[in-house]
Amino acid sequence: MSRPEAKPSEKSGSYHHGDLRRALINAARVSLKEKGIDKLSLREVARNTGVSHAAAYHHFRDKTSLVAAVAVTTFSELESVMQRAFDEQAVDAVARLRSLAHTYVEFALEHPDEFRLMFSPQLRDDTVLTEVEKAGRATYVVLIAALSVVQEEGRLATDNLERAAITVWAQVHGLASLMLDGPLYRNAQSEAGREALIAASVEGLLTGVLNE
Amino acid sequence: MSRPEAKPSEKSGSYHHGDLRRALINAARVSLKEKGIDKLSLREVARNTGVSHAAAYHHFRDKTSLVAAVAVTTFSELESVMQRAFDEQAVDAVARLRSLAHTYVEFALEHPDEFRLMFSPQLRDDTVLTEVEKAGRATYVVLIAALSVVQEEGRLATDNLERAAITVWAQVHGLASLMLDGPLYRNAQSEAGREALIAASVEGLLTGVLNE
DNA sequence: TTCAGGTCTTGACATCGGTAAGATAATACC
DNA sequence: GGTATTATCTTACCGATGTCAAGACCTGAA
Repeated sequence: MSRPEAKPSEKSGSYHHGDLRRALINAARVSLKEKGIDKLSLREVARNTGVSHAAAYHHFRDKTSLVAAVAVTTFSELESVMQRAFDEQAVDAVARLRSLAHTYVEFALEHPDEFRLMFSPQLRDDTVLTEVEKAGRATYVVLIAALSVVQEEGRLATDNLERAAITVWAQVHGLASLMLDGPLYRNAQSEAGREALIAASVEGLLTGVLNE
Repeated sequence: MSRPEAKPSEKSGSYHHGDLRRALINAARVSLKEKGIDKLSLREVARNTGVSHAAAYHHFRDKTSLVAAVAVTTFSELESVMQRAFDEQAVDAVARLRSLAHTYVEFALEHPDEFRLMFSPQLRDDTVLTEVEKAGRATYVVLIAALSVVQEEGRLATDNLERAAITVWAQVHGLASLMLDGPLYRNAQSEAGREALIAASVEGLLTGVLNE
């Protein structure tokens, strides 16, 4: 529309930044990796972007809004990583599902603070809920797609696709959370420990807890 | 030893509080319920306890240490709630397990911010990790006990008890997280929605995702 | 060329976590 | 019983944060 979209990002010398919004989001992600979510500060993000702290408020209503923007971009990254895992693993539907589960947990372990941020309670705020939900739903779609292929091959234990999806998501999300911030923390410090936990969790998920 | 254990709590008039440590923990839990974890402030907790903010530092190294103390008491509460669920439900081992799973998720939904606090990343700090881990392990023990009864009845799908425990915990924890702070948030706003989600998740967990 | 808009800055405010120095009360010791 | 030691609590600070208000600056449209 009326937005000329500005030269992307590299306009740092001038008064007007060019694409400050995107620059702030990127700086926030860097800061997130370096300092963790607890110490993520709007002011520092602005400083690292070479801009005054108040400048950010022309692009984001408040800190939560910046956090939400970061969450949205990270969700879409997770989505594409999962989509790729789905596409690459073509042995059979179950192998694909397994690969998806591994990918989700590994993404969380590789980007712990971004993962925490995506599920930060502050994002349940009305002003940002909608956009974050939309981003989350896109990720969900990949999972549903994978499961429906499993279903087509007649390997799903239930005809309730949604039930299966909830079970899978809860499993991988729970495992990631427990490994990052819960009682599985210590076990997840070694590569071997991580792999063992993921394998156990995923096999248990696919097989179920009870026999018959 | 030399500690006469002070008259419990109701000594608010005097200069020395009596049992300020416990009082601060309780005030923190109240504040948690009212304002949420994001706005939990050591200073406000101290104010609500009728004491200066610096007084807290004679009982807790820092805010993280207070948070850890709250986490420990909440873990032990969760443990006793689960133990009770295990004891009360005596139909059979599977019913007990089911009841335990429901109890965990319901506890999280009833005490959202305490639940979040129990799994707050700041508790992975070296100075408090050990005590929090110990509290978490006690909860784990209840789960293991329930599962080993299931195993004795020959109904466990695997002979790997720990694998089953990880699967169960990841499932209930993941579901709770997704309902509180994730894409299942909206679905969890109604009582009917909550029950449907829990039922789906638990049944999926017990049955498994794949057939055969 | 002017001016209206968005963009950025400086400066202020309340609040936070944390520390230091000192006042006060409770206990241990003689 | 009286004194000294120790634990507890207070007041006063520090640097940092999120947010807002006022104004300076730049850019594009009239």
